[in-house]
Amino acid sequence: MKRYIFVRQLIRDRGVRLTAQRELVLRRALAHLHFTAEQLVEDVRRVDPSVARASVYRALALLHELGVVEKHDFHYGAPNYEVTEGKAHHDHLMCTQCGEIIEFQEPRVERLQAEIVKRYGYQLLSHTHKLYGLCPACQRTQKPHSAKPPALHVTEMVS
Amino acid sequence: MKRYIFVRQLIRDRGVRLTAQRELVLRRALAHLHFTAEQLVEDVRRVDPSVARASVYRALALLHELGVVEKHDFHYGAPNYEVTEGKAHHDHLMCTQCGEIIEFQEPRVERLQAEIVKRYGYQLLSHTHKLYGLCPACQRTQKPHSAKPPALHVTEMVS
DNA sequence: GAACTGTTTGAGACTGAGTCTCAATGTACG
DNA sequence: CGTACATTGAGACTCAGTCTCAAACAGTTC
Repeated sequence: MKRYIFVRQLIRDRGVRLTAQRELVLRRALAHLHFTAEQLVEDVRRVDPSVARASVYRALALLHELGVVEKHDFHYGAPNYEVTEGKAHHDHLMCTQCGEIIEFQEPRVERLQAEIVKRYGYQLLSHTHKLYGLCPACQRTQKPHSAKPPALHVTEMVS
Repeated sequence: MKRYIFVRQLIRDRGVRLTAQRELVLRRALAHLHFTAEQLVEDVRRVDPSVARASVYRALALLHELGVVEKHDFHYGAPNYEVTEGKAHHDHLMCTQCGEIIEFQEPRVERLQAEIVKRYGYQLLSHTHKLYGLCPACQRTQKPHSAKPPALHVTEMVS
């Protein structure tokens, strides 16, 4: 895949070694696109149990620095990592009951962000924008207070 | 203070007991407005060392349920709690270098959020919207890669 | 290909933030 | 007062992530 080759190059350009462990972590991350750090650890170790937890975390941090993955904290269970390299920028809408996540794009919000930041003289580096609510299905089957972390499952961007 | 009396009433209306511990946690939280959970633990225990860590966390969770405090994770150090009861809704702009936080309001973003949510048939419950960047001062004294969590200090909403 | 040098690794101890357990204590109310 | 339930303190525990450090690895120079 193109993306794999591209990221390998990014790693080399970074001036760090492209080791077998880093490659494996990269391959497993790209295979999932959405995962928690511990899921990735498990997945990598399923392929090669000799890879240490710390190495997966280190490689993940590297991918994060390179802008290949982003970290999302939805406040429901462990933070979620997402491979964003090569994807258009998007934000998230999450159902607090069933955990469904919808990725959406909204250029008008981005424009307002630029304006806000300018108002305070800031230079914008990044942002997070998350909407929480009830999906149509959960609105119908609504329980007054379920409150327990739902399993996350992501619906890829529709627009 | 009005706010204190109001929240006490909220707690009672909740059907739970208004114990000395809960009152103390409430008073210390209202005294700070912005704090991490561990700061609050320390502060409460400075007043009364017999209060357990767990009790502070339990009271904080209660205040959160009541909508009195909100939890913010800025990805720089520990999550930050904010007393939002009685305050107009606002979002945050943070300097990733010095940790300054500016609270801003932007009704036009809220309108767009309503629109987005409608598009997917969701019922909006809450949102987080955080902008990260460099404040004017840090743009001038910019280091290529400081990367270490700055101390947080909040500038109250200007608008 | 040996020696040197800096990088990366695995293993596991450690940390920080928060949660859980459970016996003891407190409190509302019949 | 007595019962029943809510709340608490103390500390063990969990979970996600970080740190340490000796060993292994990879370039580079000879």
